[in-house]
Amino acid sequence: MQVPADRIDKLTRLREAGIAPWPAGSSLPDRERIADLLERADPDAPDGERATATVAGRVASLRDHGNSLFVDLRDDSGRVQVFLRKKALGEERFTLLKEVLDLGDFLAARGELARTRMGETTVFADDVELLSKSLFAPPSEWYGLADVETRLRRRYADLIANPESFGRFRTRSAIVRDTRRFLEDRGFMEVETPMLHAIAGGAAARPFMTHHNTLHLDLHLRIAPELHLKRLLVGGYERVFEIGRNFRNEGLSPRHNPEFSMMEAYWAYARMDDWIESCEELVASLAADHGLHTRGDGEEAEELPRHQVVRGDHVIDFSRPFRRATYAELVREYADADVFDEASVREAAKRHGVEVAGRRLEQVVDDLFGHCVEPHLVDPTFVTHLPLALSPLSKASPDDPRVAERFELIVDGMELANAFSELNDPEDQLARFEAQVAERDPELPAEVDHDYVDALRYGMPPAAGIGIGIDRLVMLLTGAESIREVILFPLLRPRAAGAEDEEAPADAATSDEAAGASPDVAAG
RNA sequence: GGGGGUGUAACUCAGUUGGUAGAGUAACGGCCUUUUAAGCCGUGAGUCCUGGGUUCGAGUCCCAGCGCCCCCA
Repeated sequence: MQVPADRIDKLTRLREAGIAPWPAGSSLPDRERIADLLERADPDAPDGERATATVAGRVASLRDHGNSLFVDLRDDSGRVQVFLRKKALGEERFTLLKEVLDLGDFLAARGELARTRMGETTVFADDVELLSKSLFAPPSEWYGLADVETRLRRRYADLIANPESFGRFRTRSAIVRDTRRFLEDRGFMEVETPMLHAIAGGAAARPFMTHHNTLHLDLHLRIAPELHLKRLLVGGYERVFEIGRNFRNEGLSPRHNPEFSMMEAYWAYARMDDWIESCEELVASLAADHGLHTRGDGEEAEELPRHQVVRGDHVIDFSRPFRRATYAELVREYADADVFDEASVREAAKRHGVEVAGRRLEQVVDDLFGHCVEPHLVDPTFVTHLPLALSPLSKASPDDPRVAERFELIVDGMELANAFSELNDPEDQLARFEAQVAERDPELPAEVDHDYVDALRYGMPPAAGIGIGIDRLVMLLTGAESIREVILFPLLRPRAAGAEDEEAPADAATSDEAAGASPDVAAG
């Protein structure tokens, strides 16, 4: 994008007047956050007792009245009106300011906090200072920035223009903070395990590849931290967790970004049921504290109780206890199939249009679950007794060897959490790894993680672990329909940046090739 | 990978059957010292995503490509 000529002119005018467009800082003392000022100072105090304050922020609105000027300044705490008058600032300064000031500039202003005739709380400035000149106009405050592509490619513009976006990422931060606090309060220790893995295990997904030069070593970006966190249980820590990024080399969708954030926690001497309790407590409290409880907007806005969260046109009820149902029950209810009967599963798959050819039975079952069951689970539901074949790291249920002591928490059709009693039998684990490798499925590890098996051979206490998808949690609680609304900089095909420079030669090469290949294009 | 949608001024969007490219906001000039989507008068602003084609004439129709969105696999 080109800098408009009028802004270049303004830079020149500023420099001629000896004013730096981007000074190192402000010379006005005691800058206060706008919200703090509005809380501290009384604009209705009698003359002589009113507070004097310095505020600074981005110019969000300009209303020119000739010999005076109203400016709305916005900082990250709020917004306040500043009144600039020729008489208070002096003719020369006032005139220059009016000439060069644009929406989007950063300004500091110092003056008395009082009320205008119209009742607006206002800083009556007797000193102002340009803190940073903007060269591009900000997106329209009134219309916001609606173009999805621009919003994602230029998130900064989205954050300037769209208060919902600005607020949503603050909510995300608060959710992560409170999740961390919840675990710390219960004696969990936060750790950091490697992102670069020689063997990408702990989940079923295609990994990203990378390479370490000096070791001549091919590495994968981790698809899950699970196997390292359990090594720490072997090492003797009893409660560990990690909040961080996982990478899966798969498609993009409103629910999938190639890099996404997970919280994983491992708890020695606990079982799946302990995580049901804790997970429910955590999710319900996050929903109450950070969920979107307002339905509709403007005059028709309706405030819902704190256990109800609005998402799109429906409401999710997070009141405890959450629904509990077994996997087999749900497949029976919604897909009319018997999970443990191959003929029944294949028939149901056909009936519901689920692909069967070339897929393992448990994959077909899982697809059936995803297609027929998940979309119906709107209020939080703990799905228990998942097939053991889908749970290669999980202990079998003592009551039924076909199913795992495992649950998934489904909310609004999305898998939000996954937890199980951890398999700590090294020989069983080795056999399951070997079976995975034998499948030669590109989504499964190509190699057995023998070091992990060895770790189990040292002895891992009985334990239960959980993973919670942070992005999806934020989506659910903030009403976001797409994962891109909760990831600051989601992956997009690169464009613009650099394209302007590289476009020309690239185009020339392509057209040369085309011309060389078929000189008589017009005839065809 | 397949299907559908979409791309017009800095922003939000119109654009009829194919006939000189439009509005509001923002910008620029003017008036106004209590406005708040300030107001009034005036001005400038475009690679209509890109490249072909049809046509006397294409933002509009056709073909190909690109980005983005959605659905499916």
